[in-house]
Formats: sequence, structure tokens, C-alpha cells
Amino acid sequence: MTPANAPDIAVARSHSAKRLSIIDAAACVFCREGFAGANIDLIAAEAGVSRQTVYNHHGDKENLLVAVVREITDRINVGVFDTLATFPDKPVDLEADLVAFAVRLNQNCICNRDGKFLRKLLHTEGERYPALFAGWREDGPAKTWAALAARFARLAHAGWLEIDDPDVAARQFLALVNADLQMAMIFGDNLSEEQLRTAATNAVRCFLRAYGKPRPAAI
Amino acid sequence: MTPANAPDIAVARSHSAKRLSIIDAAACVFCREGFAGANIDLIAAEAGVSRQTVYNHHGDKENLLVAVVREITDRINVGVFDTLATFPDKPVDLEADLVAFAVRLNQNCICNRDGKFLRKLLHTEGERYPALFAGWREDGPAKTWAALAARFARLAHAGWLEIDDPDVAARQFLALVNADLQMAMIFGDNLSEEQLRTAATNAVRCFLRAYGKPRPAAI
DNA sequence: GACGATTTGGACAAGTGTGTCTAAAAATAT
DNA sequence: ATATTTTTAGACACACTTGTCCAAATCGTC
Repeated sequence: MTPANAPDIAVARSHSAKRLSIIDAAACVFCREGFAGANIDLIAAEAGVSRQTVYNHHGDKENLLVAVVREITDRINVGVFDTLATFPDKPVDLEADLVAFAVRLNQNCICNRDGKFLRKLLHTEGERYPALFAGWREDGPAKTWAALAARFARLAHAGWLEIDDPDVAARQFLALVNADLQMAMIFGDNLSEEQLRTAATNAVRCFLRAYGKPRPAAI
Repeated sequence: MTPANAPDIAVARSHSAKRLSIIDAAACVFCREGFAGANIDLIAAEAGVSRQTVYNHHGDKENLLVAVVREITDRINVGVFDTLATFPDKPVDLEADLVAFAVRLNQNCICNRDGKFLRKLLHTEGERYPALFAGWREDGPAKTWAALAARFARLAHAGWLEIDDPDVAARQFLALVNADLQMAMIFGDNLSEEQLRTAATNAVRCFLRAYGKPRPAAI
């Protein structure tokens, strides 16, 4: 099986490489021009591929959009999961640790390429093709919020925070982290690292004023 | 002049009524389908007008978009201004008054028809036609934030709040108010009044935990 | 009732985009 | 080196849209 497999893998590599290249280019163009305004010739050119190849791989323009959304949401879910794993469960300096976490959240999930794509696609096509994002809606925000809420609940239990409703607190944390970035993100501005840091600091300060304890009881 | 005016007004009324009707329909279709996907025949039909009339009034598809954006941003600015005027400068029950204010903000500026339109147009066309929204960007968010910050600063000065940076606090207040609504708004869900009230209550509670004083020093 | 302006419906040219098809070229595996 | 598969480039039909033009119809005013 192994010798017979090798060719399959090789073919699959080139094949899937093109597939990815097409999806990336399509994501880019869909986001820039909108679904209706997106031109398949342009996507093909941007992917360095002939138009026919695009049709060979994804058949349809609508199908291509589906593939793009699936790919982006998958990547985003991975990024969120990885970043959540870096939550400061055993903080040393709670404020500094939460700020660092918030910065990572912004850099790896919200302000990066995929985050921008997902946000744009959600806003442009979310209302028209709700089914496209139904899967993400269940697997994405809901689980993220719940996971973050669980982390905060543990911090509260350990005496670092005073929280009534961890779910609400988690959503508020995320809202505060984005408070200063919304406008820039809408217009596609590139955010400097310092801006990210300032935004995160403002957010965490506010969050800790609301939910922090004067002095941690444990550790 | 008055008799000579009457016809003009009458004509103008019918004229401007059609103009508005066209702009409303165009806003609707642009938001649903995106600029490229918007069909002028559809806009005309939805406005109850012949296609030629659309061209008579606005000349161009792009011109029509400009008119739509101008109209929507104007209306939004008025709504924000009016709502800001209802800020509880002399609160009786600070939490209740701020909650009521937040609910008004959501109902009159953010979750209403125009708010939805502006949000959608910003996301779909903001990056491609930044000039379209340049005027709003200066007259809208910046002034709103400043005005709200001034109100909070006065509350702080009167002893109700403890705020370092009123500008940051104002942005955070708005971010908190929207924390629970983002997802629903993206998918165009209609929000019940109870949802708005709950969201506002959560937001104000968090805001006051962060910036409220244990007991107001003055009335 | 007649006038002027606006609106209407339809036809029209021109351009653009999708999706299919074909034969030639390239790449890969045997 | 050869056979199989993928990719390419181009042509193609078809549908759709934009923006214009025009004559008939409608509306409100005098």
C-alpha cells in the first residue's frame, strides 16, 4: 500500500496546493469585491491558475464561496483554540498576563488575515446565505465564549476575580478588547503593535476595575 | 411669491417624495445585494418608479450610492444627536437612567433601519470607497465619542463616577452596550425589546462596577 | 380645456461575466 | 520512454446589466 500511496500523495500535494491557492485568491477577491462583484477570471489570475482549473476544482462560483467559507472558518477555529490554550490560568501579574493574552487574541484571531476575511464575509454574505455560516455559528462563537467563560470562572474560583455571570463577563471582555479597533478594522487600516497593546491595556484595566479583587486571596 | 411658490412646492414634494423613495429602495437593495449585485431595475421596482426615473434623479449607479450614503449618514447623525441630548446629566437612579439611555441608543441609532444600513454599507463598501465615508468618519464617531465623553466627564465631576480618561470610557461604554448584540445584528435578526434591555443592563452594570463610586457624593 | 414638465414603458447597443467545450501542452507515474 | 492525468488557452453561447433614446401617457397648473 505504501508504494501505491506515494504517487497519490504526490498528486494530492500539487492538487491540494492549487486548491489552497485558489481558495486564498478567492477569499481575497470575494472580500474585496463582494460575491456578485467577484470575477472568476480575476480569481484564477490571482491564484496563478487557468480559469478552467478553478471550475475543475470547485465547479461553481457558489460552490467556491462555500469552500472559502469552510476553509476560513476552520482556520479561525484552530487559531482561536490555540490562543485560548494560552490563557493565563495561573497568572503571576494578572493585569500584565491578561493584556498579553488580549494582544495574542487580537493578533492571532481578530486582526489577522483570516479574521478580516471572516468578518468581511459574515457582513457581506451572512444575511443572504445564513446556512453558510450556520456551522461556524455553533462551533465558533458559542464554544469560544463558553471556553473563555470557563477560564474566567476558574480565575474567580481561585480568588482573582469576582464574577456573577462568567458568560456575560467573557463577552464583555471580548467587546472591550475590540472597543478601540472597530473603526480601523472596518476601513482595513493596518494596526500597529502599539495600537494593539494600548487597546488591550485599556480593555483589561476596565475589565479588572469591574471584576478584579483589590488583592488576590490565593497565591 | 407665495402663489408662485405653491406649485414649486407641490412639484418639489412629489419630486422629493420620489427621490426619497428611490433612495430608500436603493439603500435596501445595496445592503441586501451589495453594490455590484444591486440591480437598478430592482431598485426602480422596489421604489415603485420606472427605471428611467431613477436615472433622471441620480444619473448614475455610483451617484446613487453616493446619494444613499449621504442620506443615511445625515439621518444617523440626527438620530445620534437627538439621543445624546437625552443623556442623564442629572441622574436620579444612575444605573436605571444609564440603562434607559443605552436602550434608547440601541433603538434609535444602532439597531434601527438606518443603523443597520450604515453598518452594512460601511462593511461592504467602506474599504473600496473610503472617500464615501470620509465625511461621516469625521462628523460621526469622533464627535459622538467626544460628546459622550464630555457627558461622562461631567458625571465624574459631579461625583457620580471615577474616570481617568473619559474618551476611553465613552468608547468602552458603547462597546459594552453592543457586546451582546453583535452576532444577532450580523445576521439581521430582529431583537426583542427584552434582549435590548438585558444587553443594556449587563453593559451598564459592568460599566458602573468599573467606573461607579460606591456612593455618589453629590445628589 | 390647454399647457409644460415629469414619468413611463419599451427598445436598443455595448459591455461584461458565467459556464462549457475542445484540442494542445505539461506534468506525473509506470 | 510511454501512458495517464491534469492543466492550459482560447473560442463559444447565453444571459444579464448598464445607460441611452424616444414617443406616448400622466400629472399638476393656469
